[in-house]
Amino acid sequence: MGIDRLDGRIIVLLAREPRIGVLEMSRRLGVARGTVQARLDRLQSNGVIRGFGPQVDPAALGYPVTAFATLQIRQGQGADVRAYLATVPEVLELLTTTGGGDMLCRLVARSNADLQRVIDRVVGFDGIVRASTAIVMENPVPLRVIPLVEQASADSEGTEPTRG
Amino acid sequence: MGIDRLDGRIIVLLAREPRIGVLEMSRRLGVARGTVQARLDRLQSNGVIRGFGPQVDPAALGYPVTAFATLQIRQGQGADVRAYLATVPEVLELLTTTGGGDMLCRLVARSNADLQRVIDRVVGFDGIVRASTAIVMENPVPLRVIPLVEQASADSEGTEPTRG
DNA sequence: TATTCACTGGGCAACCTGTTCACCGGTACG
DNA sequence: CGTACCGGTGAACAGGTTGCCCAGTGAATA
Repeated sequence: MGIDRLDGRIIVLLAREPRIGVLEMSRRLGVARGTVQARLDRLQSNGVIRGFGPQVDPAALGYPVTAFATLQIRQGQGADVRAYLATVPEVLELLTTTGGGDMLCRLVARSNADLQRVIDRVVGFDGIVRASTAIVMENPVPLRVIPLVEQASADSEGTEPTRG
Repeated sequence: MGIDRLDGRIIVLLAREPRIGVLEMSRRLGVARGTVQARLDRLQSNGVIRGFGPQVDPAALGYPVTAFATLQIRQGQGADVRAYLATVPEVLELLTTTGGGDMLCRLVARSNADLQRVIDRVVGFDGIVRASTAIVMENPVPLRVIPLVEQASADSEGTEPTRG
């Protein structure tokens, strides 16, 4: 597991210019097209690259308000809560965290007022004991992976076990 | 602002089969190729679709541990903290939230032990007064937007101002 | 009524993709 | 030491797709 420098360069290049083709990549990276193709296939079957789905901005969709809700779950109701929250479109992400049946829930809403509706819908569910919400104001570092990719690919030098 | 049913179907189709081309999309959706092309251009310049970058899985990169750190910032040090955290590769996301100089910080690490190193590196910065960390165990709902897209495109019916 | 706009259907050249092939060099192993 | 394996290279091929242009239609607008 891990990626080498070429893998890293492929990912970074792809992140910078997503519409680029395999052929153009091979030109920029100075390797054969087949190599890039093989690397890409490997990265995808490895699960390193999950896919190339469109990155949609909820704000542009009319949901400019983001919030995080910390949920306290009633004993044994975890599965029910998960299943319920998965049906709420405004729930963009749900994570279970350490600390006694807690969940962290990423929400969006059309406005601060609308957030109330969303929260009611979320915490109105039976298995949820208590909820505390924090509204997101700024997003100084939007979700990113590139720096991590660069570090991971740099780290792997010399560590890479001959890729066999 | 907002998207109609066709926009929604384009995004969903694109999310389901990212490698699909404009021509094949037009066939599936039963519209002319030019229409799909125009819609896509519009969605991108609107900012609804930010891009098509590769979705990289930190776990497959060797960073299977995710955590959220809530940071309390010393008055007036916000900008410094932001700038510093932006330089740490393991910081995948940084958000400022309501509640007196608080930030929420998404971290990854190579292991639970390695998480200690990352946290030290994060909270070691001068402007950070206090930090509390929650380790992510499960991810029942991975970051998603599709349900929201479907709702937004359904909502817009009748509301859509003739797209002019 | 004239204009504007989105969509349609067609056509064109240029390009890229997917795939296959032979060949090369390094590594692992018998 | 020789062989097999693997990843990379460079080339070739047909087929499909892209980007772009155009004229025409219908509906909503001024």
